Amino acid sequence: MRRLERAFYERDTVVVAAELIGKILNLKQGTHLLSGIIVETEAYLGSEDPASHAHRGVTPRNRVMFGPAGFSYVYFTYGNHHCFNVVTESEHKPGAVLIRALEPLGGIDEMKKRRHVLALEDVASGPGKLTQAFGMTREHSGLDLTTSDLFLTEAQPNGTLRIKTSKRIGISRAKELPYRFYLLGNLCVSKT
DNA sequence: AGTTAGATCGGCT
DNA sequence: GCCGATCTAACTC
Repeated sequence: MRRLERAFYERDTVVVAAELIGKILNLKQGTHLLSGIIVETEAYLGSEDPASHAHRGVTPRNRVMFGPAGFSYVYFTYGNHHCFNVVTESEHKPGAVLIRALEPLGGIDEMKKRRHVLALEDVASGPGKLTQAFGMTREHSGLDLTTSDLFLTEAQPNGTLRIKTSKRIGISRAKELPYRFYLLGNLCVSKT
């Protein structure tokens, strides 16, 4: 399985969000490898997108969104949860794809333990759930996905993917934009 | 099955 | 001071 290279991320955010469906997210932790198939994403753009953290310019929190593509952006929200994003576009042009859900692949027992759940569809079927399953925090923000222990790889040849588009979930602004992508019928897609 | 509230804190208006 | 790219448990029907 080959790592996605920087050129993959250096493109239009909505295109990257759609193409990330079916790719594999990996985190190496010592001898363990946690991994999962990306089954749900959302695109967040720059100043033109009121729902994006980058909407009002650079801040200490969102600065990685304004940097080069192919880096991680992890932030803390609601006093409880972390969300994991992949930075897109070029330097000074902000953009990120929120990874909203995974179908667990490797290290499943480890992830179930962290999440205190038994069913596979409860492990990573939401943005806060998958960061908990992977043990991701702000420490994992700003990592280079092309060189670090946190990385994405090509999908396994699984045949044609049925990808569906919808409005983004859980936001109050720019609700109507069709920037959410998910695998049709997959059990690990987050519930609305 | 669907709705609501509470948790909990960092970021920015 | 307010609100958020969320999750879970509890409550109602």
